[in-house]
Amino acid sequence: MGKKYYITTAIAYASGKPHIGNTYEIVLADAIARYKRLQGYNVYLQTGTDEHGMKIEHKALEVGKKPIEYVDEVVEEITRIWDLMNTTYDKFVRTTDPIHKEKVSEIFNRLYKQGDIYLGKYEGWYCKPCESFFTETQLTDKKCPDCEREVIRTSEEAYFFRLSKYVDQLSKHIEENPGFIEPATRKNEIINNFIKPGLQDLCVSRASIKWGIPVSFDEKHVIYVWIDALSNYITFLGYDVNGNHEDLYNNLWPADLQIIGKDILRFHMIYWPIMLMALGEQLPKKIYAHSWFLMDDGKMSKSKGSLLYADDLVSKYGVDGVRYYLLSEMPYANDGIITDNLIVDKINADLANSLGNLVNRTIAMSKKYFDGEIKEDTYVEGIDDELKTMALNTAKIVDEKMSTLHISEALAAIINLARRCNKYIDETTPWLLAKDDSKKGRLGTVLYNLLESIRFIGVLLQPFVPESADKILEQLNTNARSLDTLNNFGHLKISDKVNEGSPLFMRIEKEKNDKA
RNA sequence: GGCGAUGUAGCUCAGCUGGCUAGAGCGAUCGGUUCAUACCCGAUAGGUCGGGGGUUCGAUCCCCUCCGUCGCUACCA
Repeated sequence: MGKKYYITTAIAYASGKPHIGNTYEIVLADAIARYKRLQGYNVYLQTGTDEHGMKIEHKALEVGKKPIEYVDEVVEEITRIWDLMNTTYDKFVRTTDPIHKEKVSEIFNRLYKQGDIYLGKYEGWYCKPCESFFTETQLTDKKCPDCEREVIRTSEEAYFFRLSKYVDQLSKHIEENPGFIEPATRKNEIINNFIKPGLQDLCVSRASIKWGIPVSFDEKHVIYVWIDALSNYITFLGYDVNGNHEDLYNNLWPADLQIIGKDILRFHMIYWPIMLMALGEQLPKKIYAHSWFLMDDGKMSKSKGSLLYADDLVSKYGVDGVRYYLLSEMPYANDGIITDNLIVDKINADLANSLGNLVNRTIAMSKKYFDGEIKEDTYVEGIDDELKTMALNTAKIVDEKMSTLHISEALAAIINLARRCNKYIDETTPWLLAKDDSKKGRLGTVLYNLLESIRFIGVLLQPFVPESADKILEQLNTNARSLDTLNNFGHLKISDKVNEGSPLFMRIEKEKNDKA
């Protein structure tokens, strides 16, 4: 059994259908998880939903449902999309799970007992019709941001978490572990805006909300999102406040990689580590805050009617087309852009033309010239070295890029190899070799080199476009699919036969009238 | 306002701690090829590396300043 690798996504807020930006996160996590598995790690990928809180309480009310009925439906939709995207999560968690609720309650109680949580007063602006508290900064024109009516200054009892007690410890940890937060730019934001000015204690309960986990010793209060949602990463592993953890926890914690969106960095860089410190547990090894996909005219938004959804895109471009676009077009530290036009261009150029056509033409030649039989590779010429070296090198580049989370660059390297193969075909002109019987040997070698290079591509592509990678490896009729087989060139067995070819990616016609 | 980014060929982006004639893919133009999904290969396109100033033998990459865009600025998740 390989070494463990525990990777998480943030849990999605179950207030509605996730758009493509939300979906990106699970796809990203899945690609990394699949790559790690391919490397031999024993991977555990956890994702799920955050299901409590005011917004959901209100949404449910609006449609005349109980909160739990409402989130059940949303969760069904979310898991449907996660599955549609072909993501291989090991565990889908829901914060409404009884086990989780019990653990969260225990965590809250422990923090209270040890004095890290205390009863205080929460001051804010209250909107009576909405039954909601707002902070100064949340108000719009000093009115309720939801209904725009007058708000009144008021205070209520609430429990607070002593962040201040741990801020130095947190600071030190961040300082001493430069890889703790990536990309580095996000780290600066948090340090300058929060840690340096000094942390206020965090309000961790609400008396105005009912839809949540009750504070067991004070039933007027409900545990607020921070402790509830963030603790999912450990509660579902069988974390126990008294130290009697389940094996899963002992084996998996601390997490190797926690993937989040850049919008929730604060919670994961301040509240979450401090919670763990207060509990005396280790911090995750790395937190990666990914960027967002924007439309070409700015942020995706419901009001602009510009939301893209995974299922719509998949029906137009296929699962692997969408996965490929998401993974190859998101820069490491900046926002990416997504539009129908760009997706079509990218899929046509890289997947259909460079890659798909390469596989197709190579299999076709193998069929045509040798009835699909893989011939020996002994008729070597100088030109072959360059291709082989590049294939071997590509595996190394991908490895390096994946280890630094530069996913798009890993994919670019793979497609580059496909381009090199196409060039190799032009350089070696197999169709001319085929006309000369004395050159059959050379022709066999050329095709061997091509098929084997394509195997490299197929193996490397598995984490990103799993279905298509399988098709490639299936057409090659090979079981040599692990990363280990990329340490040397020549794993395809001579005199095996390749399978029938079929196009991997169809070219996509552009819609003439793009919907806005 | 404070803080953090960003502005590189028509488009989407690479360019680590400063150094050969600034790169890739797509698109465009021209040429080649036919094994293949009207594909593939090659060549070309001459971008003041946002503007200005400075440091340096030398700056896209350092400093200053101006302009543009964006993010964060705590209890919405």
